[in-house]
This record gives sequence, C-alpha cells and structure tokens, in this order.
Amino acid sequence: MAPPDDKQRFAPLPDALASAPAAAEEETLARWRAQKTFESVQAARRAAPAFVFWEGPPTANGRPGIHHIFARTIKDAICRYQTMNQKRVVRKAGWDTHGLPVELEVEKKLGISGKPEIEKYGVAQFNAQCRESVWTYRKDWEELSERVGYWLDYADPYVTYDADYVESVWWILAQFHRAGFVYRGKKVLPYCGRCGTGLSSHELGQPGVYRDILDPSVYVRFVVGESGGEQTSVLAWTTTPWTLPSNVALAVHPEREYVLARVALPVAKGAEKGSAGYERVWIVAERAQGVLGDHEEIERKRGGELVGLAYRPLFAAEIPQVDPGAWNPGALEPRKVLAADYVTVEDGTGIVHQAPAYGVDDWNTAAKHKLTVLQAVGPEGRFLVDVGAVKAGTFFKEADDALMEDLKQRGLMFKKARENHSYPHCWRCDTPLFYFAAPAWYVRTSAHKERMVELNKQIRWIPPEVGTGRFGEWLANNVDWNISRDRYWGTPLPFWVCDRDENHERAVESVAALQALAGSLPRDFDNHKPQIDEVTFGCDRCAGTMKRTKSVLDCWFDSGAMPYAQYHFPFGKGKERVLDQFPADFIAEGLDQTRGWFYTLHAIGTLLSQIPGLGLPQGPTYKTCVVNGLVLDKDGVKMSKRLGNVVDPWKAVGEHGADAVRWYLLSSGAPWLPKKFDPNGLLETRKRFFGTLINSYKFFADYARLSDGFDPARDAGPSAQDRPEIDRWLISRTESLKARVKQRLDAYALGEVCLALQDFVVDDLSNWYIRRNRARFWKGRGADKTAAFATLHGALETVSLLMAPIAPFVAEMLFERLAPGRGSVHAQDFPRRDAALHDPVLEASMEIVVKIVEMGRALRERANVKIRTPLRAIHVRSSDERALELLRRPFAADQVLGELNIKSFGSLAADDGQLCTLRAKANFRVLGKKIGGLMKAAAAEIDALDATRVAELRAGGSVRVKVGAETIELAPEDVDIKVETKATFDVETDGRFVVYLDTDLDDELIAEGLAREVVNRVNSLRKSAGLAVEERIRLNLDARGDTLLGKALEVHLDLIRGETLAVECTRTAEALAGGASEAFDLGEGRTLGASLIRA
RNA sequence: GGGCCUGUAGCUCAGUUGGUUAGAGCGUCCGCCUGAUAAGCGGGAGGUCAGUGGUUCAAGUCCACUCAGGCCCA
Repeated sequence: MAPPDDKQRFAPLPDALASAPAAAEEETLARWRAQKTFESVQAARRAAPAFVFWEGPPTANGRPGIHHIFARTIKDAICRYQTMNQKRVVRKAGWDTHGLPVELEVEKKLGISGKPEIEKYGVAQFNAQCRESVWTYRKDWEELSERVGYWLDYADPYVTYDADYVESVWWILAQFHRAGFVYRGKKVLPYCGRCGTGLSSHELGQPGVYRDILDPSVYVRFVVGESGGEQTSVLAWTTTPWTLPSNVALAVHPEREYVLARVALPVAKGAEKGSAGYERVWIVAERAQGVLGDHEEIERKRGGELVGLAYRPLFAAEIPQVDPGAWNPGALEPRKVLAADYVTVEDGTGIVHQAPAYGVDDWNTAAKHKLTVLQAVGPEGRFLVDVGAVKAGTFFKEADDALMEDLKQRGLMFKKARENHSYPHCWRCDTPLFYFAAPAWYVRTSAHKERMVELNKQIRWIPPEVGTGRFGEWLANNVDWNISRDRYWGTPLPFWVCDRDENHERAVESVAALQALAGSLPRDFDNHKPQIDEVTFGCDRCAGTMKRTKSVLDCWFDSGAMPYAQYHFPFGKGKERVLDQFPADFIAEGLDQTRGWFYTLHAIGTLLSQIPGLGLPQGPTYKTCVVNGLVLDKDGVKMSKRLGNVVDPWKAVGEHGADAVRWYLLSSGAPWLPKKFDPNGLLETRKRFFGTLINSYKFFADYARLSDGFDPARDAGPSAQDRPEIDRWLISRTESLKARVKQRLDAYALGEVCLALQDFVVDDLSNWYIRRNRARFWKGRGADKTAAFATLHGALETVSLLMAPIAPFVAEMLFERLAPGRGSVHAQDFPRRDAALHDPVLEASMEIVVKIVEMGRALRERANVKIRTPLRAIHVRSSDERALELLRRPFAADQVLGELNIKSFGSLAADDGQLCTLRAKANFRVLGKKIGGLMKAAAAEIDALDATRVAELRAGGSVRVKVGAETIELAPEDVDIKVETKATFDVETDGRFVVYLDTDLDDELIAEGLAREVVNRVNSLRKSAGLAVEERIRLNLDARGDTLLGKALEVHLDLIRGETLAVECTRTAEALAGGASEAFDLGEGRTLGASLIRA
C-alpha cells in the first residue's frame, strides 16, 4: 500500500478498482487509519458552529446486517456533508449494553435458562459475564462500520452501563420521581414467562412480535342447571383454554339480545338427530345461527337481564387467589354473569369468559365488580397447581390440549376448532407472551400527551407521514410507560422503599446522594445489581429500613436518555456539553425505531422540559428525523435466517465495495420505502456510475501523464471565461450540478443527489464532453489543449468533492490524485456555485445541439450511411427563430457537424412553407386556467387554425377564435406552435425542428470515408501489434488496384499519417519486412493491405 | 378489525401546483463506433399507469370503494 506519490501527476487508480473495488477501498481505509484522517478532519472544524448529530446506540445483541448499513450510510453521508459544509459535527459512538438481549446471550453461553438458574449461578458473576459479553458484538459493529466508511468516534463512545451513564439516568429518574411522574402499580401487561418480566408497550411494538399461530378456538358450556331433563348452559368462546381454570365470571353486553336456544345433543355417526336428547344454551342473538346451526329459540332476553345468573365452575381444582392490590375482592362463589360494554359479537358467542389475571379488559371489569382474582398460571408461565390432567409446572401453552380433552370428557366442550390468529411473542426469546397482572413502576407519560403531540409537530420527519401517522397516532394513544423489568442486567431503578410502609419511597439522584444516605458505600462501588441491592438506609419517616426495589430499568429508557447521559449530565462538565449538543439537528434510524428510540428520546425530552429549573431548552428533542425502511431480499421477502435469504453485509461489501453498496442503497428508490436488495442492481450501479467515472478519470489521467500532457503547475491554462464554448458549457453544467447537489443535500434527499451526480457523470461529462473532445487531449495544441485538460480536471475534481459524502472511498481516491497535497477530500469545503460561471444560454444551445444530433443520427440510420462517411449537408428548419439563432453560433454548428460528420449546414432557416407547415395546439395548462369549460371546443378550433393565423400568433400577435357562441382572444402563450412536416423525402422532426440530410455521395465523399476506414484499420492493427498510443510507426498501404481507394490514400495521406502517428507512409504492394501486416476487407469489393513497423 | 405505505414496460424505479402523444436505466432485438476498448453510442419492440366508480373542460396525479403486497397496531 503506497499513497499516491505527490510528485507523480495523476497517478492511475488502483488496478482492479472497477472490477474488484474492495482491495482499493481497504487501502484507503488503511491510509485513513495511519494518517488519522478522521481525527484531523474533526480537529479542523473544532471552532466551527455545531451541527448536532446523535448516534442511536445499536442494541448489542447480534451482528450487524445489511439494513444497518443502510441507516449508517444515511447518517454518515449527512455528517460528512455537514462537515464539508463547515460545521462541527460531533460523531460520538454509543453502545446499548443493558437488557434482556444481553442476558439471553449469556444464558445461552453458560448453558443455563431462566431466573432460578441465574440466581443459582450467582447474580454478581452473571452480570460480570453480561458486562463482558457486549464487547464481542461491539467488535463486529466497529469493524463493519469502519469498513463501510461510517466515521464515528469509537475511541470515546457512550456506554449505557458505565457508572457515569447510569448515574445520569438515575438523575433523570429522580427528577421524574420528584415531579410526580413516577408511580407504582399492578397492571395486566404482556408478560414473558421465559424471561420472567413484563414487556413495555414499545417492546410489543418491535418487529416480529405479532405472529400468526394456530390456536385453539373453543366453545365451552358453563352449566347453569337442568330443567325437564335438559341441561341449560351459557356458551362462552375463547382462544386461550389455559385461562379457563382461572375463570371468575362471564360477561355479556348489557344492551344486546341473547337467546336461549334448544339444540340437539351430538349423536354417534348414523344415529338420528335428537336421539341423544336436547340441551339449552344461552348465546347472543347475532351468533346463534353461525355457532349452533339448526336450533329452536325458546326465550330472548337483553344482556342486562342475564346479569346475576349463576353457573358452576369448570374445574374442581383449588386455584390460588392473588391480591389484586387495587381492590378488596368479594366472595368468589357463586360465579355469575355480569355486564361489560366491551363485549363484541363479531366472533365468539357474545359471552366472554373472565380471567382477570390474564386480560386487560378482564382486569378492569374485575376491578369494577371487586372480583376475586384467580391465578392458575404463575409469573413463569407455568401452572402453579394440578388442574385435572394438567400437572403443576406445565407451561401454559402446552396445557391447552389436556384441558380441552378434560372438558370434552366431562361434556363441557360444545365445539372446538383451531384457527390462525396473530399472537404476541417475546421480542427477543420468541416465547409466546401471556397477559399477566404484575407489579411495576410506571412513568406517567400519558399526562404529557398533549405536549408530546405539540412538540412532535415541530419535528421534520422524512418522510412526513411517519410523524403524522405512525408516530403521531402512537403519541395520541399514549399509555403510561412501564419502566421496570424484573431482571438483573440493567440500570437499577434508583428507588428505595421502606420495609415497614411501602408508601415511604425515596428516589436517589446520584452516587454521592446515596453515599450520604447510606453513610458509606463499599469500596469499588458498582451501581449495578447485586451490590446496589445491599445498600440500605433508615427511613426518614418511620423506623423502617429503606431497601431498593428489585427491578432494573427498561433498557429503552437507557437509550432515550443518551442526549444527557452520554455527557454525564448534569454532573461535572456534563451540563455545558449537553447544552452544546442539544437538541439534535439530525437523527436517522430504521422505521422499527418509531416506537423505540424515536419515542424514548421524545418522551424523556418532553418530560424533562416540563420540569422547571433544569436549564434545558424547550422545543423538540430532535429537529430532523430521517426514517429508513426495511431491507428486503430481491424478491421483496423479509430477510430471515429461517429462509436463508439474509444478505451478509461483509459479502456484499467484499464483492462490490462499500461505495457501491452505499450508492445503491441511497439511489434505488426513496429511503423510507422497503428496499429490495438485488445484487444485479448493485452491479448496475457499479458499471453505470462508478465504471463511467473511473473510465473518465483514466482517460484524463492517461493523457495528462504523457510528457506533453497536462501539468497544472506548468500550464495554468486560460481562465474559464476565455476557454472555448464547449468547455464553458461543461463548466456551466458543473456549476449547476453544485447548486443542485447542495440543495438536495440540505433537504436530506440523498437519492436525488445520487441521480444528479449520475446523470452528470454519464451524460454530460462522459458521453458528451469527453467523447466530443477526445482529439483535443491527444493532438491538441497550446491553450486549446490546456483548456480542455483544465476543464476536464475541474469537472472531475468537483465530482470527487460532491460525491464525497456518499461514496467516500472513490471520492478520496480521485481527489488525492486530482489535487495532490491538499489533504483528504473530506476535509475540503463543500463546493458552492459560482454564478458568474453559469451560462444558461450556452446550456440551452447545447440542448438544441443534442436534439439535432439525435435526429441526424436517426436519419443516417435510416439512410444507412455510416458515420465514417461524410455527408455534404444537413438542413434544419424551425419556426423558433431564437433557437435557430443559438444553433447558428459557430460553436453549436461545429458540434452538430462534427458529431454527425457532415460538411456544412445546407440551410438553417425559418421554414418556408415548402417543407413543413405550422400548426398550433392549445396550451392546456395556460388556456385551461383562463377558459375552463370551453377548453375542449377551443382546442378543436385551435387545431383547425390555418398557417397564416398561426404565423400571426408566432409573430406575437393575438388571434380571435369563435368557440361555440363565444369569441375568445388567443394570446401567443395560449398555444404551442409546432411544425408538421409535409416533405416527400425522409425528414425527422420533434415538433420544433425539422431536419433532413443531403445523402448524395460523390467520389470525393466516398474517398474521405474510405480514408477514415483506413485510419480505423491501421489503428486496430497498431493495437493488435501491441503498440503504445504514443509510439510512432512506419506504414505501408496498398489499395490492391482499387482506383477510388488509391485516390483516397493519395488525397488523404496527411490525415492518415496524422491519425496513425506514421512518420512515413509508403504505398507499395510489398508488406514491410518484419512488421505487422494484415489485409482488410473494406466492403464493395475493396481490400486494403496494411503493414506497419515501429519507427 | 384499525393506522400508515406501496402498486407505472419483463426487472428496478422517475413522473412537478391535475394539462396535449407517460419517461429513464437494465434486459431483449437490430445497427453503429473503435487512440476511454474486459469500454462507448444509436434505433426498435415492449404500458387498458392494479381494478371500479366519482369530481373536472382535462386524472398516472384529487376523492370513494375494491383487490394485491408491505409495515405497524389491536
């Protein structure tokens, strides 16, 4: 690896850059590392105004995937841009190190599972393992991030388990506590038996939580009694049979109609229906037919009238009762029907089985009626007692079948089936969740809903609908945040509770405060479990002892606290640093963070801003939030290990290079749309943009390096204004590009930046400028040649600067070669448009030129005359005098004639009525606004206008037209004037110009064409003989007796010699001895004998 | 069941405040070029703009509904 030598001008790009870019990128990386480029770029902006960016800490629970590269590319591109835009962008890395994911990894590693085994293993050692474990993933992230060019300060990251970080989080929680934002409650919440903890609502919001599974769907008889030998029961429906033992009531809708139906009991196959007798069941009227089929309606009652109806419990087992905490339960027996408004009739029976411990609605109903709470299933998701065939210890999901079988044996199962429905699973360990009443600490976010909604309106969401839709709706339906987790590896909640009276609570806001309370802290005090749990102190309100609540903090709170905790706010210098880096100008993460990090940042920020005297600015926590969509596989299917369609980011980067991956991700569609990751698309990006750019540089550098090439130190070249028009055109285009790119970057529209650069490089720079000017680079002279080199050099350098935020590697490789000695491209100031160099007239002229050329090429194609054969004349007619004027400029004419290989303009004039005629068409956009409903009729009238009147309009006059009963006056801007051809020979038109060619060939033209054929053949012979482009030759040519070819060789000898670098050209029948020689078929029976030898 | 997004050529995607004949790249077919050459250029074929209904002089674009897909939530 060697940095390009400053002394060698325009060193070649690394060999395999186009075909295998990874090695070259790694060289650049190594150089950045060795030269501490990132550090020096950052240092250079030390005194600049801040652009505040926050890194969302990756959850250290798995390896980074291709979708992480997506978010990282967005973040990196914006930060690099703002740095070049002369801003100070602090890029502090962060690591989310707490939480269940880490614990689960460690459990796996240790081969243990579940809380009892962790306790047995020892919490201290377990947490030590957790602390260790996060670094294995961190390395993966660091290496991949570095490899894709994501510049972050990995040397000074924030780490959520750091003592200082934890202390800041304590401080925030203590403020919340003091402000009355924190309370303890017992609530039914989604609970993971495997992890032994409840999940917060935004954990439920994680992708993959709700999944379709096949669950039982059972209709159960709750027996009320017998009359006349027929049993009467109430039919209830559930998909969770495991909750049935915990049933304490049945709920009906008070207003709905219920029927008592008489139905035949099931009979053995072949037996007559009803032969086994009948039963009576209560069911909501709407569902009777669907559930029961044929039945006889005996009675009809409103739900309210059923209230109080007693029924027998399904199981005889003694189920443990639990204290709901919030109410004193009444007696359990008898179980009765009660009324609840939430009962629906869309499915089921309109009668809902109530198990308050396992359902939010059930819990609320139970609270209202002060019901007993039964809990057959404990916090680990296992049965606490034997229930029929189900033994204590059975996992709840596995009890369903046995319970159903038991009910069936006892005749209580009316009907059973299975149905697919979506069911929540633990977001980390995949265990099916169940709803469970558990004690928890809450933050009263719902009390600040209005403020959160208000502040959200000030955030620039990209795309906006995330802010108004997904995020906005979420805020509007905000529920209190359960911040406690009954786990081990997390920020310990800094809440101490008195052992005599649990109403005595104390929040501790710092280690120092804790020390003051406790008298002293152990040496090497660690503010994690289990040590923290040993710290107790006397209650200041009674004689009790204050002990810490066992819970740790929801790790999402950790990450949401990063704006403050990353600088140890408000301790030490934390306050100052936070005020410098708050609020964020810009954050960006995946759509999956909507209810994750985006929410926790917003919630914590909003709540803190509600507490007076903290000195934090009002307003939203972040100003711009760019959201990227999922990355899917090439068929639009979500990537998953199970399907084996996961794109390995290392593989993609290794194969295509980080720049191509970055470019592809940003340029294929809007960032927020789901992205189909297609390797073919990557290949296309490489070929089209990077390939063309690399080729363009190669062309430039190859010729510039020649001894008589281009040396900026030696050849300053004419100033931009004094260069030929074609150069000024490219310069003008470059200036336009600068403006466009900057404007799009300021709007965070990275995809449009890519498109603008791609169009410029491929169309303007390569396919037009370089192709049209090739000859100036190898045989130009003096100022003209220098101008060409300087122009191309300038354009390439500008491109390297403009692309730097998105493709940092190739930009660096180009820039260090184009501008040696100026340091990294990323340390440069972003280019700004120089309005003086922008020449819209020139750009308009070239647009016309390109149009005419396109038409000319089409005509040549149809006339079947090769470009090598010159033609006498091209004719252009137009009614657009201004356009003709532009086309008459020598520069434009040169471009057209040169590109098409035509001798001259035969005519370049207003149409004379012979060739074409004028037609007017309504300008719908303009005229429609004026006349509205008359539009259709007017358009027909305008179509019918004769050429004379159209000519009046073209001359700027106005014309009156009768449309139905009305007369309207047409102004020139109300119509588009087009030419329509009426020629009898081949012409081409785009409605503005009419073009035709003089395709007559005479010997003179044919000979010139032949001379070009000769040049072409000789040069291919040169090449196959292995000659370098600048090597001179001696040449012998033989027309093999063809008169016209002989004449061509004679007349165009100088041309041939010049184009083939022949110092001498003989014309004999003998090939040069020892040279390369070949006979070429030139068509039409002509053969060229050619031989050449190094001069 | 609710919210948000998406549906345009074989594929990937553009498509301005509604405005005439809907574009690009790739792929495919045909041709050209050859001192950028393991590149380049041109041309052709390919579309009932998911569907239906509506608003309007005018709808790919606005509205409603339907269908399909995705994400999020119940």
